[in-house]
Amino acid sequence: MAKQETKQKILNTAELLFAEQGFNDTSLRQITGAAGVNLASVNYHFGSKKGLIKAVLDRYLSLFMPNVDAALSQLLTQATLTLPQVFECFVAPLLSLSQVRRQGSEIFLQLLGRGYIDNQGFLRWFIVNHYGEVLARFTQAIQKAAPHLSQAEVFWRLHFTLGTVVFTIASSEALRDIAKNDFNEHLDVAGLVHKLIPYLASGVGAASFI
Amino acid sequence: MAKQETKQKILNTAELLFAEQGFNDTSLRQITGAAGVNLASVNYHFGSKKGLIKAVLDRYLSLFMPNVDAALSQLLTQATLTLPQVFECFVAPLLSLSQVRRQGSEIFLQLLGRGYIDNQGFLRWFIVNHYGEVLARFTQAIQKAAPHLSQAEVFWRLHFTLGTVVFTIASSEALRDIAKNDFNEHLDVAGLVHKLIPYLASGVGAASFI
DNA sequence: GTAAATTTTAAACAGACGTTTAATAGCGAG
DNA sequence: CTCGCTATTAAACGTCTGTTTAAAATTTAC
Repeated sequence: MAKQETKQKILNTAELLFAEQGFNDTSLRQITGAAGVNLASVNYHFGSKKGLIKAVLDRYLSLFMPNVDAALSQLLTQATLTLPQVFECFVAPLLSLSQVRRQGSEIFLQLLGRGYIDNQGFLRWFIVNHYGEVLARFTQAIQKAAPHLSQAEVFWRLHFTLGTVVFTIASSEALRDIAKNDFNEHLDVAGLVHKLIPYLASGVGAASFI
Repeated sequence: MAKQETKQKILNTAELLFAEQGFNDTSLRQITGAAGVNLASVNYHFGSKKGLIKAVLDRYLSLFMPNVDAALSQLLTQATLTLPQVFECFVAPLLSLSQVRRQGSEIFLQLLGRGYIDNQGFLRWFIVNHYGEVLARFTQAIQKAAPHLSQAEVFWRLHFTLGTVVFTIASSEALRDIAKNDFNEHLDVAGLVHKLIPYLASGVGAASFI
């Protein structure tokens, strides 16, 4: 068998450029040029640009989702649980992506944001179809932690939450720069995520009426 | 002077396509074709594609921002105010955009989302430089409504909030479809915005520590 | 009514894009 | 060593992009 070295070089370079510039604004020539491989090797290994995008996303999702699922499952065995506890289930799996690669957490969340907005909901379809049971467990945990919310209310607020997280991290570089200049506050992704949690938990758990 | 009819046709068509597909994925040929004008007229009237994008955004911002500013200024004359009241300052100016054009509110928010993510923070720069005093008044109102928050905390939560709103509306069509199918819940933009407010207000006003 | 300024037009420009082709190179198995 | 499979390569494909040009049409001003 071959070493698949070229394939890995493409994936490693592509995920960086995709996260920075978006899928549509990153050309195959840019990727292969930076990776030092031939242009045609992308189509050879991944079939098409869309296939490459799918492969880049799935490499992270297949690491991230099982860990989240395990954390949620364990939490659900408890008699009582709180919303911050539910959100914390995502933190360790997210931060562990940094061990796979430098800045892995940022890259993954930026890719999520790009995919969520760019390709006419292709990413949402992909996640729902491949990791639907994780989403279901998440909803289950939320309803157990905040039983006063209707099913529809939970749905809306989860998508509000997803939007907040994705959007924040997607533009986190600029935000963290401003914070450093204006407030002399040095924040890494872990710090940012933990700033998010009280905000998200409070929003999700809010009373329904003003 | 000329009637500038072509210029308006371009703007009206471009804003629809930009909102639907993003700035980079909408070509000038697509715009001019749908508008029934000549391709070169875009460069004649707006100088470049970037000039057109700026003009499309500014047409909405110049309507929206002064109304928000007036509402915030009036609210600030009150002795005490609440966070939901602060957020409500954005609702009427937003919904009034529907009177300018059908679905004006949706279009505007989708354009905001596109501009926020697409062009390397160009939109953020544009807003800060042209409507900085409105942002300042917004921050002022938040701090008056929630004095327990530090300046840095307010900064972060405002950007969380912006992310939530922009992201939600940018994908609101898909979300509203799901809600209609799964919960038989028919929601327009006004309904969606009012679903957002308790979430946002609770998030922004949350205690800082878990 | 004529001259000048403004607007619209068709055509072409150079460059970038994803993909395909066909030839070459590298390699493990028999 | 040699066959056969896998991987890599250079080159070209057709298509689309934003922009520019220069001529024609239109409107405005005197």
